[in-house]
Amino acid sequence: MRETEIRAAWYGLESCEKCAIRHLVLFADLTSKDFGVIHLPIEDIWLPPGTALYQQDQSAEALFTIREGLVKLEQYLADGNYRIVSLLGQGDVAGLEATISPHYEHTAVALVPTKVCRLPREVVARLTPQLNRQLMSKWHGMVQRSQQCVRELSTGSARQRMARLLLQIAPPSVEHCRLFNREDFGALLGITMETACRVISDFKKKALITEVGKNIIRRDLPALQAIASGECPT
Amino acid sequence: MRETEIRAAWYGLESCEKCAIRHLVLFADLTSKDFGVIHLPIEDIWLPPGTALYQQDQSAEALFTIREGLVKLEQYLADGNYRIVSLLGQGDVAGLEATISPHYEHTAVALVPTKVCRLPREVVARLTPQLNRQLMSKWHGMVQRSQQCVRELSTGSARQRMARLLLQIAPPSVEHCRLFNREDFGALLGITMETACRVISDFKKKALITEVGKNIIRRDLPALQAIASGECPT
DNA sequence: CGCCTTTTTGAGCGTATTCAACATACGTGG
DNA sequence: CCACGTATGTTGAATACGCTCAAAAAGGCG
Repeated sequence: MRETEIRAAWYGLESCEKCAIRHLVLFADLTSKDFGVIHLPIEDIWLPPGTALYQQDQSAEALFTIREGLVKLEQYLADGNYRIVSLLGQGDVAGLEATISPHYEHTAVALVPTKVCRLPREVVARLTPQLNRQLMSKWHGMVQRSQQCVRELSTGSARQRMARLLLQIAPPSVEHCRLFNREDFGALLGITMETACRVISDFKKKALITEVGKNIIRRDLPALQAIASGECPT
Repeated sequence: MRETEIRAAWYGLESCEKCAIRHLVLFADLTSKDFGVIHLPIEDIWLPPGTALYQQDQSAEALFTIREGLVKLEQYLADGNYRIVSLLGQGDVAGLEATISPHYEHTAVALVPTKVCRLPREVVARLTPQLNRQLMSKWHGMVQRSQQCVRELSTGSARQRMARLLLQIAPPSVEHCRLFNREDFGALLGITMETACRVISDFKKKALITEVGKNIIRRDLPALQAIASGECPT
């Protein structure tokens, strides 16, 4: 449905050794001689918003390290609705279940322009157990992320949840950040699209966020934090 | 605050080899000669409801395999409130972060009478990497559990959430199951204690659950499923 | 028995939902 | 390039739902 084709930039055998976010990614612990063992290509891909990395229940052939951008993990509910159960960013790994399970457990979709690094499961298998510690800590990060979803994005009023989300979509140092579509905001916060919309437009009115371009905003971080923590009148 | 003392039954060196839920626990993959390597005692403990297994931020010295019962993982929010971010049951491992992180990331508390198996982190370290695969899949289970919290317990109306929770607290085969206190119901579902209370009492009135003892109920599974999935008038 | 905690119920209010209408953006073909 | 159609975003009004605050009822426990 939201299937934009992948306009992939293909760098072929990527040199992970000089990756800018090397300390964050799966290979952080590997020495350069370990890289000799990798014979399979690791693709480096740019994804426009809305592109699916993989679909739920599909055969899990690879992991994806997120080098830049934001990826949502969605799961379908019994009633046909869906819910975003996790939000992944730089350094996170999407499709980690590939190391354990034959099928993907979510549909992973880019929310903003996103750069990922595709890692065939065989590469991981070949590097185990050197990779084990790092892999373990990625699992750990995954758990923390989804618990953060519960704690921050599914707790409190719609305004509070939205404020927390806006603080999460980019690190504080990032001036301008990109919003994604209203439906995704709703699914992420457990509220309706309309409510998400109202809250965003209210935030704009109160100058908690300022639109500096098409779906690009600047955030008033202290003010958002005040709302997030509930120390605010309305 | 909710600090009941641990009335622990101490079995000393527990024979994991003949554990009834052996296939579910961390040692599932180990051969019997591996057990010779375990020199540290593994305690087998019964916990009354309300007992804390460990506290958030405390130094993480052990993992706990849950042999029976239910354990909540709670995290404190900025405003002093707290939220239950995961619900663990038979075969799950509480305090998995001990393998990665120096401190516990939640407070783990038994919701019902619970039997756990305490595993000092050194035991795990000594058995790595044989234990690695199993450990990995426990992480995997942990992720699934907290995503289930988002998907099922933080989505939909209070009635739907409660119905889903009641279906989760024990497998369908279990006739009688124990309720925990109303505050916990609230924190788990992201609703207030009062709402939790009203919903439960409404479920009783409509005979979706029947009280067969002090906080012990029998469930009408098909009816609860109907509510859980939203195919219900009121 | 009386005190304390937990649970239950009530009434009024505020927030989020629903359903609908309308606006805007986007892509396609005329 | 504009006109049209569809998808997405925005706003409104009425309603339903869950929250707050308060008070009463029902267990524990000394």
